[in-house]
Order: sequence, then structure tokens, then C-alpha cells
Amino acid sequence: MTLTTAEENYLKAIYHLSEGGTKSVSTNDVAAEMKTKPASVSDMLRKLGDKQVIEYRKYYGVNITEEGKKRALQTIRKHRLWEVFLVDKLQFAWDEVHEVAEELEHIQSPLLIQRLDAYLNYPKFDPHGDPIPDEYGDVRARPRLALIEMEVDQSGQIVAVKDSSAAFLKYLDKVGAYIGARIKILDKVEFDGSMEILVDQKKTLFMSKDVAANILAIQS
Amino acid sequence: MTLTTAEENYLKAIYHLSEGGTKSVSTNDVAAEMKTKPASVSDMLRKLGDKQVIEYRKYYGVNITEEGKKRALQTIRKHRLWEVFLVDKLQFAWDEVHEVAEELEHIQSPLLIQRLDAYLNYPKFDPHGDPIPDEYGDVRARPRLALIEMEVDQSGQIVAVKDSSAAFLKYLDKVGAYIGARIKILDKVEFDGSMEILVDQKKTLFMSKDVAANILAIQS
DNA sequence: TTATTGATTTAGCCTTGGCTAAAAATAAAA
DNA sequence: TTTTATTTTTAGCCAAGGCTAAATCAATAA
Repeated sequence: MTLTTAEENYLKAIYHLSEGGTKSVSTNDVAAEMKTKPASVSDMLRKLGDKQVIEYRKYYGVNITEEGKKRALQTIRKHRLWEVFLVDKLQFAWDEVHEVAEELEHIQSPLLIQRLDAYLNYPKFDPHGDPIPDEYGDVRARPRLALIEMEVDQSGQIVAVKDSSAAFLKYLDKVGAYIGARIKILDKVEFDGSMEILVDQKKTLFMSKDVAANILAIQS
Repeated sequence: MTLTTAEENYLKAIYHLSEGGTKSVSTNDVAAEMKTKPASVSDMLRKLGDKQVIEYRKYYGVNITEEGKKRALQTIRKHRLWEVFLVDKLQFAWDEVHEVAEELEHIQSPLLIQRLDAYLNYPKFDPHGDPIPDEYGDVRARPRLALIEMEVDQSGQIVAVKDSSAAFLKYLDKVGAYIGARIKILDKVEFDGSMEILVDQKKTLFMSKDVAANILAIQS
């Protein structure tokens, strides 16, 4: 049983909306996420229900099934692998890749993805720091925490930002921090919560607690 | 003015059917090429005519316009660049790439193609020996040369024979050479001018200098 | 010149994935 | 408990790309 491109996109949206909570996802939420109308969503939910990738009870929203979760994770895997390709191999900036990956993720060829994965050296995170599921849909996500939550002397790697406004990204770029950077906490100032961070074992960076709260890292 | 995936595929088919001859392409020919029905083709020709990429006169077939030719060549360029990527970077066999490239060629991103071209080092031929149009749609003419003129380790594709007598073609068929075959020169014997040729990456062929002088190939 | 044949187009229908407007069901407030 | 507000579904329509069957045009043969 195959899914169309539109169906794959809906399923991915439902998967994302389901993350965290255990409650059903509402038709309205899906419509907002997909930038479409609730009426269109109702039709699609019926189709996805028929295909067993979601459990759909009229008027009560949907829950994604195990099969659906597996499908969604495959699509997410493809999306994120393509993002790595675009950034690592084709020199795209990490904030330029989403649209293109959105198209590439629907190419149907298991061999292609297998080979791409190998070619990229089996990456575990995409350029935004989001984990890449393996071919069975397993995500080995190390817990992400804000820099502000880390202790002095802990090391890690920047994997994402909470606030991805242009202003903030520009700031990060200016001071020399970036997704993927290796960092170590050198000091935390009790007084104002500001921090001193070692970047790539050479550059020392001072940041306010507001900035430190907006940068997510994995510990190593 | 953008073309849908279906329109791009029709236009590509019409371009290929136009190659060589100057006569109009018939609805039936397009239907055969697209593996669809003439009735469906009529509708599509009207649409492509409206978009000015073909000149369509009811009952008299179509001619591709300059704009249409440019569009078709862009699609062909994308297709062939992706084929090079799949073979050179992802280790696909040259006869496994067509289907996947058929999907990849419709990804919309000029930047992607520009970068891919650079990443592949501006290849001039795809893995089948077909030329890759540049970003303005210019196609470099394929220099044909006799096998006897090629050097050891050069690769290419058989594109024609000088002597097309039945006897010679029968001989070619018997030894497993054919128009379109991918070949690589393994050895040239100084003594008698005979050659050792690898055909389709698997079969080794010995041929006299008379035979090698009668087979034309393009280098890749 | 007319009749016939073969190619082509038109008419009408199907599916997918959108939409709006109206109806219906649920949830919240009185 | 009944009314009201909100959410969701249904009904009916649209465009893209397919299809079949029927009509029409162009080219050929008589």
C-alpha cells in the first residue's frame, strides 16, 4: 500500500503534532499545520484512516498508528538525509535547505536512500540538529538541553536553536557559533546568569543568559 | 509561466520525437511515446499550445517552439546531471539510474542544479554517453571516433558503424557488441593493432584492427 | 468525385486534492 | 437542561490528468 505525496505530507504533519502529547490531534490543528481548510482535512483523514496509518473517529480527531508512525519516520529520515546532503556536499546554508528537501523527500527509491545514507557516512543529525531515524524508524536522540542548563566543564555540540529569527541567527553567525559547533562550558556567572563558552576548542565566547537559553546542545 | 510535471514530461517526449526530422510530431506518436491514449494527448497539446511551448494545429500535429526547446533541454539537463550523480557518487550501475532520474528531474530549484553541476565537476556527458546541455540549453556536439583511435583506459559508448553490411552487423551481434553499448578500452596490441574491449562493464571482447576501425564511439 | 479508412478530437466520466457554504455534532454557558 | 458557540463534516463545485466511446476530419482508393 503506497501513499501519495499529499498523504505523506499529512501523515508527517500528524506525526509532528502527536509528538509529546498522547491526546488525539484535531482536524483544526492539522488544517493549521498544513495551511489548508478543515473541510479538506476531513476528506484526507478519511483516506488515511482507510489506509490504516491513522485511527480516525469522526469529530474526535486522530491518533497515528504504529504503521503510520513508521511511514512518517521514513519520510522524515529522507527529508533529513537530503538536508545533510545539501549542506555538506552542495554548500547550501542550513537555513536554505528546507524547501528543496520537502520535494526530495518524496522520491521513491529505497536503494537511493540507502546509498545516500552511506555516502553521507550515516549521519545521526541533520543540519538543524534534529535526529535522523534509522531505516527501521529508530531514533536514537540524545536529549537536547539549553546551554543555560549545562554545568561548568561539561562538553557538547550545538544542535539547534529555540529562536530561529533572522536577528538571532545573524547574531550567532557574528560571534562564531553555529549548528554543529563543539562547545565546552568554561564558566557561569551567578550574578546575571551569563556564560563563558569555549567553541571548537579555540574561541572563547561570552553570552547573556537569554542567548544561552536559546541555544540547544547535546552532551558528549 | 511554470509547467507541471506532466507537462514537462510531454514536452520532453515531443522534443525527442522532433529530433532529427523537421516534420510535425503526430498525436499518435506522442501517445505511443507517453504510453497513454491519443484522447489524453489532444487535451495536453491544447494546454501546451496555450503555454506557447509548442505550436499546435488541430489534426496536423505539433512543432516545438524555441521557448519549448529551451524548457525541454533544461529538463534533459537535470535528468542527465542526476544520472551522473547516481553513478559517480552513489555507485548506481548506469542502467539502474533512469527511473530515479525521471523523478529527480522535476525538482524545482535552479540553485540545486547549479550546485550539483559544480559538485560533479561540470560533466559534459551522462553515463549513457548522451551530452548534457549547459544552463543555456547549448549541447556540445559529440565527437565520434573509431575505436581504433581511442586510447587504453578511455571509456565511451558505441554510437554507429561505418560498414553496416549484414555480415558486419551479424558479427557484432554474435560477439555481443551493439549500438549503445558502453565500452572501455582495456588494451591495444602494438603488433597487429588488435584491441581488447570491455563491454557493459562485464564482457571482454577481442577485435581485429579492421573491426575496431569500423565501430564509431563517443568518449565519456 | 465520392466513399472509405485511419487519425484525431470531442463529450462525458473518473480520481485526487483543493475550495466554500451549509448542516450537524460536540462542548460550553446560562 | 436548554441555548449558544465552536468544531467538524457533508454537499457540491473546480482543475489536472487520466480514461472510453462516439463523432469528425484528412487522406486515400475507387
